[in-house]
Amino acid sequence: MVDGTRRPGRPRSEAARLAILKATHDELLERGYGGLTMEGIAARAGVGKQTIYRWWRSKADVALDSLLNVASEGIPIPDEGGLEADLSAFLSRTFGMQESEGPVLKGLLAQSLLDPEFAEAFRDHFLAGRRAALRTVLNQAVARGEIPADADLGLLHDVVYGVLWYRLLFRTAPLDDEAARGIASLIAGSVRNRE
Amino acid sequence: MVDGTRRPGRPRSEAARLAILKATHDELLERGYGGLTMEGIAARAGVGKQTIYRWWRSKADVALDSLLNVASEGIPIPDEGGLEADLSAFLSRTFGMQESEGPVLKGLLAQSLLDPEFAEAFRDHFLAGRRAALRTVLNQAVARGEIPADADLGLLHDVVYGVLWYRLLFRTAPLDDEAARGIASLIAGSVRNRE
Amino acid sequence: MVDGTRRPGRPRSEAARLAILKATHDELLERGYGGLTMEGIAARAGVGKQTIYRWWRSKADVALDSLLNVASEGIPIPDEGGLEADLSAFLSRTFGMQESEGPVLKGLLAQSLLDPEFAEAFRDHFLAGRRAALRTVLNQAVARGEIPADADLGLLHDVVYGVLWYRLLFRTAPLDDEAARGIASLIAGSVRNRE
Amino acid sequence: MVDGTRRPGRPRSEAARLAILKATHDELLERGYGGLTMEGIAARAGVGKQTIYRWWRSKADVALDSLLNVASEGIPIPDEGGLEADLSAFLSRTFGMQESEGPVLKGLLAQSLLDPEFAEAFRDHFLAGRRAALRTVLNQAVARGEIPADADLGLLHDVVYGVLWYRLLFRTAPLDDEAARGIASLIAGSVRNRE
DNA sequence: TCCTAAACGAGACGGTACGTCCTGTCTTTGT
DNA sequence: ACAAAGACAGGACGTACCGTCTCGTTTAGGA
Repeated sequence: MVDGTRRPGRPRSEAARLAILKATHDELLERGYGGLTMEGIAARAGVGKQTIYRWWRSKADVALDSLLNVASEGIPIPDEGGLEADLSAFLSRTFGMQESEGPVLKGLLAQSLLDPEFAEAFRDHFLAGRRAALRTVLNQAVARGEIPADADLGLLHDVVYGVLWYRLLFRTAPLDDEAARGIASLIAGSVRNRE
Repeated sequence: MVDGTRRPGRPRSEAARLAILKATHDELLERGYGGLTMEGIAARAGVGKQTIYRWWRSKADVALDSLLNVASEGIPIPDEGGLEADLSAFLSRTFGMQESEGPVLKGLLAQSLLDPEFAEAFRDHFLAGRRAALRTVLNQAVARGEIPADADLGLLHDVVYGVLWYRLLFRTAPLDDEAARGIASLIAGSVRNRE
Repeated sequence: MVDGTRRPGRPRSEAARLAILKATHDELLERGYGGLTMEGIAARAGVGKQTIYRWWRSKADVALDSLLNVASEGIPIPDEGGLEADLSAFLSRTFGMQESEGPVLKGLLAQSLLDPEFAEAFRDHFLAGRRAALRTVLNQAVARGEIPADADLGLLHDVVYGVLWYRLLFRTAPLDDEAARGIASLIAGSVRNRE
Repeated sequence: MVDGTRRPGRPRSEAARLAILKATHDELLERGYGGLTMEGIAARAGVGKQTIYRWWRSKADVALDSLLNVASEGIPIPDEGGLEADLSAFLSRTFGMQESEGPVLKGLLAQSLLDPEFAEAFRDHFLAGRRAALRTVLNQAVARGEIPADADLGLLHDVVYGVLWYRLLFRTAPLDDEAARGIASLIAGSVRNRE
């Protein structure tokens, strides 16, 4: 056995862990992030508050964990043969997911804005995965020569996700398939012939 | 007589209003948005809590008002003769302002995410002004023929402000003059190569 | 005109005074003394709070005044020819009045216990009248020779009103005609059989 | 095992309970009942307000409890061989105690008058004990044949305590040894030869 | 088979801030 | 000048949660 450091005492209860994540998820749906409380989670999960604090540092950590537990199916990478089509497909799918997770995402972002420690966790555990997926799509286009090698890929990332978050936060326009095509077209146009 | 609708009773105290906005501003600088409390504001302003609740619905409303009171100098509109130069100058200045107001903006956004009623106020009183300024810049470009009349101006807005907010929130890249030039160039490139 | 000291300015509004006393009375009946507030009186009387403070020093003063305004019909003195019969009749009537005014009396007493200034007013304007009436009854008995001239009349007063208030406050026994007869008998017996 | 009904969870803190009662007592002495506040008690006891509300329903309940905690030494029953002497000794001692507790008693009575629920508690926990003591004294006299078996003992109770409270509340005469002798004499006289 | 030790549920603890209520004072306009 | 209206500073209220603590109970090794 690789890990001989098994500690004595009663082991962590997997049932409690799942009950907490489930309760958190349900509370989020019912009351929204603003109405999420440790006491509410504990009561709904039939768990002592201490048990939550033992394994998570804060309300936001529990919420993030409960989100990752649901949304961890992985982000599919399209390969339609061209940057614009790839982007359009990628965004279309991403928008669909964001739709359902939107309210919780907004709550987590809110916490992230008020709590730098959580912000780090949010960036590392959630955003990083999204950015990696988009990076794959863009790298395909670089490999095909559609994007110049010296282009500022970071900016392209920020434009794509910037629009996504901006519209998610402020609802200036819907996040639908037409939006996906529009953004894809804009990005593709901007890299087509530079200088 | 212009206004005959003067109500009876003691009129609202302008001194109290200003003291509250000032105290809120100072508290925001000292403790950040997360550390802002009604009791703190009232104590620092030398005011009863009731007086705050009489005129503002929530902590966030006071904070927003205190921000608008400071940042209402107006957003200058550049006219450098070309879209890319205009955008670059506009963003450069906007970034500078955002720099100082960033922390408060993040707090207000956080509140906005948790409280739909406040979200509306935030959008209408703060964002609207920013969008109007950018609209002027883009309209100049449309008038010059740099942007096709049928372009999706809404998307351009969202791209510009999307990148701004995304970087403000997640700090994936700095908001400096180089960033301003990069975004300007991307936008200009994207409208140049449509067919 | 007898009084030339008429002060300048708008004279005191009798209508306001009556409206305040009436409103106070009604509030007392509806909410009890504990639920009486200056704001409530002012609102119901259609009067500014200041107008109340201008003429009465406190909530309790208004309440006392409103009570005196109602209960000032005067206390009738019986003369049945003998101490026991006189006392019995006197107490019987007094109990009847106390019955209806009981709740308000209890409120005023409560205030009296918490506020020494009001206690004085309560004693001088309310209790004094009651004691004077009883004094007359007892003096009749002294004149008739039923009570020795050297008896402690103060103690007799305190016994009679002591039982009355004690039962009013703590409801250990009803204040009815039988009680009136019992007290009268006890007092008469006690002065009959000295040494 | 006598008591298996131990509830789960952290047990009530005896230290907190005592600190609260002590703080309440001290606040009562310093500020009087009118100046008693939950916040003051909590602060002085170094306790959260919730902890007070968890175990007492109101300010008055705490005050009553704090009083009982102090005055629970028990009321001594005299046996001097005769009713008048017994009563005189009993009242003399009772007056002495009432002297020191007077202000607090008045406050509790005031609360009792405004709040029927508290009135019940006050009657059951405080007055009942006093009445039981007096009952013992009177029963001794009944046993000795000094009081006729068919006498209205309830009335005698109310006369004794009625005078006590009346003088406590309205200060018409002092509560001293002479008063004790006077009341004892009056009671004894009233039961001496009835027919 | 016990013993040790940690995790568990429950819920009380000291605190902080909340938003409401009422007080007594003040500052207006209207009569 | 007084009345009404109502804003003002102040302060206590009772509630909601926070994160910590202290119980008795449960569940696993290791002795």
